[in-house]
Amino acid sequence: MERYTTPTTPPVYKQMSQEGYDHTAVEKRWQEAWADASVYRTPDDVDDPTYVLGMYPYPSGKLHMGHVRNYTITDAYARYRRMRGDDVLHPMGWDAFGLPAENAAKERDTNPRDWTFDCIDTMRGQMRSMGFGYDWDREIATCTPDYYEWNQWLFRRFHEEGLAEQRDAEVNWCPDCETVLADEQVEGEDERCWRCDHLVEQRELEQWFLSITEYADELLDCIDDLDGWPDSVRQMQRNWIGRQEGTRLTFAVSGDGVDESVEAFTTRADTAFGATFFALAPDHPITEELVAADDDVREFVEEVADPEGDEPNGVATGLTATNPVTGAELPVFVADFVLSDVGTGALMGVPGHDDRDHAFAEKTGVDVVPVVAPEPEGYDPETDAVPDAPDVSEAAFTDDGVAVNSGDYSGLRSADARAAITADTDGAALTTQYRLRDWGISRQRYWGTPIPVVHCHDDCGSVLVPEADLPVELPEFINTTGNPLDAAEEWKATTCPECGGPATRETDTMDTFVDSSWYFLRYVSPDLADAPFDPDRADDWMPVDQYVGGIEHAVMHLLYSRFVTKFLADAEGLTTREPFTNLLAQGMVQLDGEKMSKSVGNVVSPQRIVDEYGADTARLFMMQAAQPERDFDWSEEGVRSTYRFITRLTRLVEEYANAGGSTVTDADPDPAVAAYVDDEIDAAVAVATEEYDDLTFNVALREAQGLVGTLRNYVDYAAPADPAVLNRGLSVAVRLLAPVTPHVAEELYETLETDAEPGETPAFAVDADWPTSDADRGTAEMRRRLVENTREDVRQIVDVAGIEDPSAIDVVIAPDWKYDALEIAIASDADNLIGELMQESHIREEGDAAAAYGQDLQAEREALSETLPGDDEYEALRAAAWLIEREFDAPVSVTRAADAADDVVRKAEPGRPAIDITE
RNA sequence: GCGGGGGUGGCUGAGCCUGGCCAAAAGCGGCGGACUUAAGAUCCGCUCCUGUAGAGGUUCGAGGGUUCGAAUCCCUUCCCCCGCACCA
Repeated sequence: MERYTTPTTPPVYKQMSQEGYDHTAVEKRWQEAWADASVYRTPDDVDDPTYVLGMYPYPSGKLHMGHVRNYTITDAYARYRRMRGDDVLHPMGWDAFGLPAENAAKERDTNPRDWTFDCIDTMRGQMRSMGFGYDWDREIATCTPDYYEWNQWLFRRFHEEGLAEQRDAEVNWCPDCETVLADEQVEGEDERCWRCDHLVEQRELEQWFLSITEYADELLDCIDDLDGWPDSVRQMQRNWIGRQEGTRLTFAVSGDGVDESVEAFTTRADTAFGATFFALAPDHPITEELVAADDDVREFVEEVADPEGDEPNGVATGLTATNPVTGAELPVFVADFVLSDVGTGALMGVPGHDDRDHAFAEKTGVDVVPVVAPEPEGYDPETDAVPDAPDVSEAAFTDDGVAVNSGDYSGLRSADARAAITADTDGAALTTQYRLRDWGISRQRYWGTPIPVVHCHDDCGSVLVPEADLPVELPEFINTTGNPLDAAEEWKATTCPECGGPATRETDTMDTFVDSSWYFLRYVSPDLADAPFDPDRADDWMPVDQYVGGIEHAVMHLLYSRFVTKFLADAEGLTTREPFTNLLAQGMVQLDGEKMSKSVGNVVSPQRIVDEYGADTARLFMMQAAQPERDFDWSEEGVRSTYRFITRLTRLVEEYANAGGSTVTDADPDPAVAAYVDDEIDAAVAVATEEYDDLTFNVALREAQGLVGTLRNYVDYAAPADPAVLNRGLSVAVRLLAPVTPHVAEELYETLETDAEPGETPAFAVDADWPTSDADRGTAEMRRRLVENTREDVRQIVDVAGIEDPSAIDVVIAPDWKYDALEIAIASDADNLIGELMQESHIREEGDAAAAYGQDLQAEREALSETLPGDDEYEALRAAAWLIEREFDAPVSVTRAADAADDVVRKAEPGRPAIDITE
């Protein structure tokens, strides 16, 4: 067969060979062109743009594959929305504060600021080389005073609203480094400093807290409405907040000179009659009194208690606690499984109905009393007798059931017993407990936002720095073992804003999660000098429509951002209360099933891939490899194959463009084949568009790549190709790929468009219109299935019948009356289908054939499904006939029933044409 | 333990919400063919079993159930991954 010939090679592809196209030249060219034309700029006056955001990175200095995947997802989606005609806001910035910069500065004898900005410059360059289309005019770096001033402003606002306070807290403290360590920086069982290997201590320090717990209920309840978020993240946030409804009971603890009321929290007030002991945490205030007086308790607390261990350990104190529900006197233990930060640090022990209490009772010999029985089938508390108590000597019964051995409450269901006991008991009250703690934001580090507070040497205490004096800027970095801010004597010395007397600056800086809890608002108006964000524009532009980032931020960053957004809504009148409408937690890029990590040494450098194959290949490979939220394995073979695909595409376009002026050949294009290609183009658009909307790029790209394959086949085997159809097909394919392979798309789009409109300045593919089609996906898929099934049937016949070399293949569409009959059968619910069919005269006229087909339909009654109408089947198969011809090298005829022999027609059914092969 | 997500053909992995067109997409691997001096690349097929005209049989962790019909819905059970957890 004739091939589309290539008379000359255009300049850009001079180097193109089997190895591929010149990606370096193409990518550089378009990156410059985009920058020159500011195509990614989002003007301030656009109306409600689609806000697409990737979690901003810590500027480590090197882009890794995780970044590339994250930002390719947002970039592809942003580009897609842009082509659909949306205004798009797609900014980028830097989470630029943090300890690594401090450590790097010490190692390299520089300072965190210079080091960080170097890293930012490098990474910005790498992002540009990936072709990410950001509005760099909106770039932010949290380590600039312009930005962190507003962290300080935010702190002030929290303080003014009574939601920031300073209090003592236990922290990890490395005496050698003289700094606080985050939990993640404490290593090993014996808790050593990650930097100097010194043993870490717990220390009580004055720390600043933001009262996120004030928002616990709203943060929890609103999770239900975040239906654009993955369930996993929503569940993790629910767990983290950990709201529990229960009862607060007041126990009178006495003996040995102690006589106090102690509160205990329980979710199972219905088991109060089964309480046989009372337990205090090793660091409970009463325990601390006892430690001084009682050697056994002291020894237990200091030597035996092992809160990390699995065994419940405890020591009897000789005190008794009065059960407020029953009046019973319970022995009081100090036990290591009681945690001071859970509930109230004291609990009533119910061994009959709690596994851990049961284990403790076995160990200490306290009584085990059953007070809840499993609810009998059909139990009615009003009329039925109280069930027998279960045997709990071996194991606790922990489910809800029916109260037994519980005085007046016996017979009540657990839930009712809880309510009644809570209502009847003096000092008892329903309360809600949370696992969520207030957000400790103090860090004893240099490279962060200074907390805008001074400590007055006289009597003013801790005083906020007035708004007019913000920002409190960081002093020069001092290379020291402790907190450099502590060593900055000049900086520390200041005056009290209230009394004007001498004062010392707060040397704590803020957790960097403060920076990231509102950065998405700063992009709205990044240069605004007198407010963190422009309120009107923020109301218009927020929330973020599509947020993309790693699952590791499921709780911290995403919860803090929700908290701060809600706070700003209440305190500043921001109209949005949830910052991120849709959230995508992208999967990991792995190598041999393992997370890429430096320590394992299995890191693939994006830079190398870009150098070798180009950014487009890297992007396309990643996006087609898997759904964005799934992990996938990096595969060099896959990358190469993606590269070859792009090379083939460029070659196809180039061949078309070169032949474009002289497509006149002797023969006319076959309209049937052109129609097939046209249909495939429409189908590809219909499918890919839906999938881009869902961010399932892998499916969309499969469609785009499939279309390219179809076009190649068309050019290769059905020459001459119809230039109009081919042009449309190529243009569509290029645009369907453009969000993911922007550079090569520009190059090819230019080739195609310039060719079509000589002399006109080519528009950017970035700004091109997304292709449209009237095709309905369902219909298109039905058509594809028909074609594929028919080809498959031909193959089977040839194979099974052992036909060596078919000389002709006839495909015959079923007669119209069968389509009618099928339609009637699907719609009908009559018992006697045949009778119903025979009411149609044109079916009845078919006699035995109609009866036979009617019986077939009757037999498969429930399984019948719609097919394409007969005319459409005819057209679809005619258009696809070339595929069969090409495969079997035999002429294929597609005919209507009326034009075919009766004995062949008989086998034809809607959706399944008769096939007659002549050997 | 609690909560969430899974177990599909040689492998990876879609389908399951909305049961029938599902022996089950796609990719990889394997086999055959075309092209090539050859290799590579590319292209066309095949890849559970049986079958000389598009057929039949046995499959979607295991067991049961619902249904005319189940990879898909329900129940039980086993296993894997993730998050939380001596949480009162």
